[in-house]
Amino acid sequence: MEAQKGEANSLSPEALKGERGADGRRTVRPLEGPERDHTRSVSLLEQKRKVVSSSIDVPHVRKSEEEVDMEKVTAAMVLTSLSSSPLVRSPPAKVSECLNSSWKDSGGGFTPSSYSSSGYWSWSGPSDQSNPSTPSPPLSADSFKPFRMPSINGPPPDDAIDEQDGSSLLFDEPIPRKRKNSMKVMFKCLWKNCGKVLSSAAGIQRHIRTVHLGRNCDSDCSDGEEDFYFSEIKLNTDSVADGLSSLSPISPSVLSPVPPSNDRHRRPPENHSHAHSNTTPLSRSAPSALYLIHTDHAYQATSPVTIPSTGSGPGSAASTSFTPSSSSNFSISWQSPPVTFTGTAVSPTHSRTQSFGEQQPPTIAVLSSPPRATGSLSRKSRGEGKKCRKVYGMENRDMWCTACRWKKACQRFTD
DNA sequence: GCTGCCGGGAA
DNA sequence: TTCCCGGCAGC
Repeated sequence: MEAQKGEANSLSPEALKGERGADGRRTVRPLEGPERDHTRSVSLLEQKRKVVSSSIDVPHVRKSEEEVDMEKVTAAMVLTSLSSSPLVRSPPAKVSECLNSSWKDSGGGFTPSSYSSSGYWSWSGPSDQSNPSTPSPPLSADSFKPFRMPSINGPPPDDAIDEQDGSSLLFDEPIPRKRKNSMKVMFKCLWKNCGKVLSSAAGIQRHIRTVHLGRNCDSDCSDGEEDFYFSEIKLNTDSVADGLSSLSPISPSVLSPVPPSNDRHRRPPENHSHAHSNTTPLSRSAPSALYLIHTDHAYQATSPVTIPSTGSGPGSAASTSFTPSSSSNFSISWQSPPVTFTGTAVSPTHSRTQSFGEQQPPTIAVLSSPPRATGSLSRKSRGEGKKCRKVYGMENRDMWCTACRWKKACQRFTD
């Protein structure tokens, strides 16, 4: 059987054409071996033949032994052509070619019009492909089904299995159907203090447009700006509850600390690298005020979290790094144009879709602004007045205040 | 280079 | 807690 298969598989269109007679009809190669056992196929063909006998020159009025044999041969002929033609017609490697050309190219040797419509299209049953003259691309996947050799000897292949295997085998691309049902895509508003999560992009866009951008018009008047204010979240619904609950405390203020209404060019995605989807136990439990992180600094945090808990000056920088929650397995895709980073990203933060389930917590670099002091988040500006050191000099160090002696901020001559 | 002082280690 | 110092950053 394998040999037969191989032979059938190895048939090239040219080879098949070569089998055709001068009248364009295929000549018959006598059946041998297992093909003769295709009783089911033969009976089907015999039924079919009554309908389409005009296309096959087989005398079957009288039922002499010779004619019965002839019928068998004829049936086998058709069967042979059936068995081989689709393999030639659509070897896996040529699927796209077939899709692009065969369906359209009715002049080819294997278009339904030039081929007996008896066997090929009815092989898998009347409900399968009944109209060969109007093939459609999706047909290709199904049309391959009848020609899978196991279906000849054995029972008809299970459709589900067949279709899945066949399509995935023949079309080397993901099949939407095969997507895990547990994956759910949500859309999360990144607007400050919002964090609304909607299940549809249109919904989140509308939400952003109306609530945050203050536009009441329809989506057709949108310039697409709202796209930058939400993120796509792929949730594993196995842990949706967990994922959402862990997401909700993540204030979007992290992502969009400044309402962008006055600055159309300021966009949350600018903060991708450090913000999206990276959470930390602290960030979950910390008050939302802590999320008001100024992003005009370039503090590359290497420790888990160093968010100052007390207010620092307006110009002070906050530093943070986030460790993602590992309890839920989800990924976030940013609806944003690429952002150029000017530093070293410690983690793969700019892939459009970042998923992290088991992976180690990445440390995130915030590098979207000119570098400033590291670790000087609350460092005082240098005192302008004279200090003990200046006043007393190094030789009178014992006269210094304790702080000065300890190289701390002078307590005697405070500014 | 000097100075202020933060962060952190040692006692 | 006290003391000390490395090291950073402003000047």
